[in-house]
Amino acid sequence: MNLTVAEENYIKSIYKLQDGNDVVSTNAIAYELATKPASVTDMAKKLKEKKLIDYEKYQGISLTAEGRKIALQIVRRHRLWECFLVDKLGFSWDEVHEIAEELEHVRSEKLISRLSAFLGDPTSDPHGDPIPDAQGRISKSQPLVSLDKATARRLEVAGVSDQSSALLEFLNAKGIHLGTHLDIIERYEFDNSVEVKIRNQPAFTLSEQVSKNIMVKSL
Amino acid sequence: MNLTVAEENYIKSIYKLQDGNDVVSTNAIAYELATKPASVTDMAKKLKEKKLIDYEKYQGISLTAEGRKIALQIVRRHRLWECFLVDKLGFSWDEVHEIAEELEHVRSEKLISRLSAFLGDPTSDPHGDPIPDAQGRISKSQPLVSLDKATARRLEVAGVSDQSSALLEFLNAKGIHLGTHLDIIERYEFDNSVEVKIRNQPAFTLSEQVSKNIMVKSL
DNA sequence: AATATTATTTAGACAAATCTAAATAAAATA
DNA sequence: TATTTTATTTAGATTTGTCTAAATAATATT
Ligand SMILES: [Mn+2]
Ligand SMILES: [Mn+2]
Ligand SMILES: [Mn+2]
Ligand SMILES: [Mn+2]
Repeated sequence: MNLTVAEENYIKSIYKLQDGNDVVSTNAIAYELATKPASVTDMAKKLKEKKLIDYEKYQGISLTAEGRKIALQIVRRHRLWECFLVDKLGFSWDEVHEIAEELEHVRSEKLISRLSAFLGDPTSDPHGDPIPDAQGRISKSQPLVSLDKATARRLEVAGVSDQSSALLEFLNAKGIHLGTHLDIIERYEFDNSVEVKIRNQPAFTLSEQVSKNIMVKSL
Repeated sequence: MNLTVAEENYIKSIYKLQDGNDVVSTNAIAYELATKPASVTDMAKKLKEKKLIDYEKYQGISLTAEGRKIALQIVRRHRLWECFLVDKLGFSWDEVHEIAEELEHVRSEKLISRLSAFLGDPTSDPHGDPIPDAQGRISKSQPLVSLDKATARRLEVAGVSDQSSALLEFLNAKGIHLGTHLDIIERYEFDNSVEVKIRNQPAFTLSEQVSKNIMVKSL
């Protein structure tokens, strides 16, 4: 199966958007890829031809088993490169997405298996997202909750659900990284903000906007 | 200057073929890129439009100063990735060219400067070719001679002029790498073959074909 | 110099990926 | 249910990179 960069980007987007959902809409894909719905329809016909998606007009799009397999390979490559950029080249987590967006399209089994080994076969990327193994298996970690819904008092930051530079830079400024331990001081019902504290530092408040996008696990 | 992958590949080929020569022919570029002369003519018009090459029909092609600057950046990226693949991921020198051929097109100043630093700012790649610095400067090393023309007895392998997997695998099999010390035992005028010896190993003979492509410096 | 050969360019076509504008289908609302 | 709104598809173009076949220019050979 020899895919173009454009086809790989579509497959990855469909995988991302499908998640729990049954099918993905033309519009959703167009928005995700910053392109036009008409272009998505064009590509849908090609990917259907290649048996990577199920698609009937007006009925939405979903990956076939083969399509999903390929999506997992692309996601694996993307996340491994993100690890490389952060762990080996010293990039911060808000800088790596765009670069990995290009590196992910270099297809070489050997390159990726060696890169993975070089990095110590990591199972999650700098944003806390799991890295599929060479067979496309994702290690089941305990399901994460967003900070605004967490019930426990003592929490550990385990991921972010929005990976925009804006959010990541904000978290950098507040000293919040993967693995940071947070204590919930107070929740304010009025605006759903939450006051938190990092060990040895003064407490501060996070808006609902922010706390929705911080994924945590209880300690 | 925002170039496509195809444009970058053309620029790099022209740079490689121009070397000492004044201009490069349409046919030479077509052969180098495994494409057709008609395609080269098409691309020549585009690159001339972008002021990256000088081109008048039937008069051959040469890089402008701007084109050369870009070529050196691409070469830098290519060779740094080759170093990464060999030094960090344990690839052998005959496996890295194709992969670097793709990695070289990921354009990020920061990525390349950090990669270079991570590798210890190397000045030559796994094939003995010099790596331009961020400003496109190539460190002047002593000019190398091919093994078939060397006059000294005691030599050190410093490069290969043909980078086909076939040659590199052959050299691997004979135990010849960058930095290998060779003693010339005998030259046979009949077929221009040369008998050489690596320290502590039995002597063996190399054909003219091979010795032409091994670049050496005297010790 | 005339002819043959080789190199290069042009003309015209095609596939991939995209777009805009218009048409049509599906869903929401009155 | 009829109408309006939204989502999706189609029709027709455009750009990029490529190709084949034919035309032309440059070079080499008799
Ligand atoms: Mn991508
Ligand atoms: Mn990530
Ligand atoms: Mn390349
Ligand atoms: Mn090289």
